[in-house]
Amino acid sequence: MNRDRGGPGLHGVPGGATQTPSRPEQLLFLTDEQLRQGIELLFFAYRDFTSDPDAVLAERGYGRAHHRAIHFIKRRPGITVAGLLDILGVTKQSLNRVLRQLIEDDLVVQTTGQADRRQRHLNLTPKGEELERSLSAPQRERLRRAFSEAGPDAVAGFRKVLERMIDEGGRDAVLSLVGREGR
Amino acid sequence: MNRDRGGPGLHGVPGGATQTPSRPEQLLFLTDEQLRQGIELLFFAYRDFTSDPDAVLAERGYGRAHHRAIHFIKRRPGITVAGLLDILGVTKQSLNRVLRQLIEDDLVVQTTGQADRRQRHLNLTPKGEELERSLSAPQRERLRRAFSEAGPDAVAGFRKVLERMIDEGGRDAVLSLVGREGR
DNA sequence: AACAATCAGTCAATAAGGCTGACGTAAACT
DNA sequence: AGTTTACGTCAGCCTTATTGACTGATTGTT
Repeated sequence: MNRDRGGPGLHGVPGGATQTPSRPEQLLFLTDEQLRQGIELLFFAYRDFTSDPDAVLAERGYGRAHHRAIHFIKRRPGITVAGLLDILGVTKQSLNRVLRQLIEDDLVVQTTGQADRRQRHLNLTPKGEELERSLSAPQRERLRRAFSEAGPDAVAGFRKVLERMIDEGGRDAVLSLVGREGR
Repeated sequence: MNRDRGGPGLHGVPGGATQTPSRPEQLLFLTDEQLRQGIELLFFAYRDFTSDPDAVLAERGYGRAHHRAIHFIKRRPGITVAGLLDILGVTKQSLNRVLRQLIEDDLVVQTTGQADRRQRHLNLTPKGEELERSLSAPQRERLRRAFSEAGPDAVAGFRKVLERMIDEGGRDAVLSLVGREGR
């Protein structure tokens, strides 16, 4: 099983609108050591974070690729194949293999687009919804716990930093995809 | 001995010393939607975050496995092979191939342990140090920027949440590895 | 001294999940 | 009519990870 992820993907247009900084860009003293700690904290937190659904996935013989596809189909019901490709940042061939399995296993359905009949709109079946929940449940639980323990101010800071870690080019596109109600 | 996939790694003793919560465990109202946003934010931020060194790595024909090894050898100079195995959570066989290359390319040196001569202590050569810097530089720069823009309170919250996302079992061990000076 | 356990390194086989290139088909745009 | 777009698929390759089995050196234990 492959544990790598990531990749370029989602490179949008640079048109960057800065998000009204709450304080006047106060320059921080940040030592390399502090930054290295941040890097490692991210590494470990993310590693444990992704280990949750991996267990569920393994039982079914799926991998992370399936998880990502299911996640974003859940999030954007009716998304087209090309749209999913953009978000995931993988090749058509890679996605296709995964998609084929999910459709075969009755977790995802395709419907031909009405406006543009070349497109295939993707949706989860009830069975797919169920798997999605069982994948995200442990992650949500982990976050819920961490957020609760850390408190609302910490959560706000957490989001703020993560948002600013995203490539400036695609940031607005990503953030509008993710949704910003929590802010 | 082989370890299983997605391994939690770094399992320490549960002896959990709670980190003096700054407020009395105030229960937060967290909707599934908010939590899903957190999940996605993590996904995108981490994806972009890891894309930085990937570019450098690709030029040299290395992968993420090399990066992780180099990172932790830099962080824990003189670490043994078994120690590195524990941190990375991969199998000996996987690490060995990577290590062999790094040694061959004169980025890492092995020295036989003095106390226990079965052990091999790993260190970066000057050349290895150089690669490590060029790998971590863009990540540090990204974090520096994000931290500066978000402000010190947000950074504190960021760390706080990440720490609490780490598996409780190994948390103390991980945090003492990472270091906590920044708090 | 003999034996067992540990640390490191290796070989062979297998698998997941990425990649590129090439091609085909249907539908839409010009 | 011709070009472009959206999707699907075949074939082949690579990297990283897996398990199992084994060797060699060293250390610890009886």
